[in-house]
Amino acid sequence: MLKQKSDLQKNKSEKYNKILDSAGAVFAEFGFHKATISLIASKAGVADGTLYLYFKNKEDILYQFVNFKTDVFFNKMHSAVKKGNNAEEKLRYLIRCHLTEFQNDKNMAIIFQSEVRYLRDIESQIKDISKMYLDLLSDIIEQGQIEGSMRQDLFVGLVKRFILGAVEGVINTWVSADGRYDLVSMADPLVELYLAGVKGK
Amino acid sequence: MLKQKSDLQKNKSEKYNKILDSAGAVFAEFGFHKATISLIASKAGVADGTLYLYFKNKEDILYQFVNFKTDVFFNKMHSAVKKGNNAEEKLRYLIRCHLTEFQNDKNMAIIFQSEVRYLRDIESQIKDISKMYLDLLSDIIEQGQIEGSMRQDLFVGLVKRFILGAVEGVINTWVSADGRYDLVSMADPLVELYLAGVKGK
DNA sequence: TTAAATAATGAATTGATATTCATTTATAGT
DNA sequence: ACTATAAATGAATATCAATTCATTATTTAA
Repeated sequence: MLKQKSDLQKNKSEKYNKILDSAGAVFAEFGFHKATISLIASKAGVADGTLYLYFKNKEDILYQFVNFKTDVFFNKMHSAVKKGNNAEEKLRYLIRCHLTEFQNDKNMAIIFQSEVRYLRDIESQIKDISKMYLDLLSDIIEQGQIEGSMRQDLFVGLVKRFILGAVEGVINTWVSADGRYDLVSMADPLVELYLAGVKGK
Repeated sequence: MLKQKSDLQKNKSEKYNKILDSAGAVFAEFGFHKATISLIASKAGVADGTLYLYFKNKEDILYQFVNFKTDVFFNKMHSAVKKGNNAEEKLRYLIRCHLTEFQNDKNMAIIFQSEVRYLRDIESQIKDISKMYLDLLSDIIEQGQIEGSMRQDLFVGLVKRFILGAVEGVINTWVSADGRYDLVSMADPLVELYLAGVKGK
């Protein structure tokens, strides 16, 4: 009786991961609503009913998927930021890491981009990607202001949304183009734009 | 026989507009899938079946809604851009107009932001908001480069996504905050960021 | 080797709601 | 006023897929 619980709660079962994985692929391809349990199950090589041994329901699958990915993603982001010695470097590592992770996991990229509405509705307890990201950015900008490498007159609340919005815009375009070009190579030019703007002279 | 067709195709019927309107409200509040025909109908003060006299099906309602809004939106955007005498002014008018229109029509803002996935799936013939917007931006940036008010070394393809992404980011935040603050006042600071960036000194 | 215990199956059930259509109501023309 | 035409109704139907659960297979431990 203990055994069963621990197996499931550890979320380590091979089957659990296989299901999450095919769910990621199916959600990314069809979107949450047009994704069917049957398709997810068959891609994972199990019976429909089996999903209900590992997940409460269809929404729970999406929830667990996002939760898991978010965790991994944020650990990487935090490590990346730590590598920078000043605000500018931190920003650079952050953006590079973001683009690298999304490029390496297109399903995640699509789901994070497209199912936001649902994520919000499903469970407000879900780790809020934007919130955490924006907090990271706030810290970087504030540090930049202290260092003097970033303007004092910046409204941090706006700047951080500006930065996140722009990366997401670039990612959206990449997803729309079916990931056919190198996303990571956009990182440095993007940071350059944040820093110097588009103005001539 | 002619009469009927022309009435429907003109899309001018008062009922047609009433339905579109309540559909906008319901889609915005619940999202496409959780929105029900019955609710849309009752908000419009008509019977369920009546919707099918004006629209092919539920998806068609969303499609028509977006199509209509996009048309109006783009006419306004084009006019706004025309008011500027140089690239910088044009950019400023564009962003102001964008934020103003979205602030004045929150349902549209929510639907454009949240149902993108669906719009894509429904009908690829749908007027592509992003495409048109990005084209407008390309023109402005290229003009700015000719004028010398914008850097020559900019990669236009990136810059335009950067700009659109950032506005959308700001709008998303505003929508998440339930439209409780003044969105339009973000326009000038935002343009200032595009132009000058965040770098200090 | 055998009997619990656990895991997996997938056909049948359920629930939800989009769509239809026979009927009713309103409108316009004579 | 009367008829024909168009518009609107909403209960009944159709559809679709999530979820359940009685049954079967697999694993464990004595």
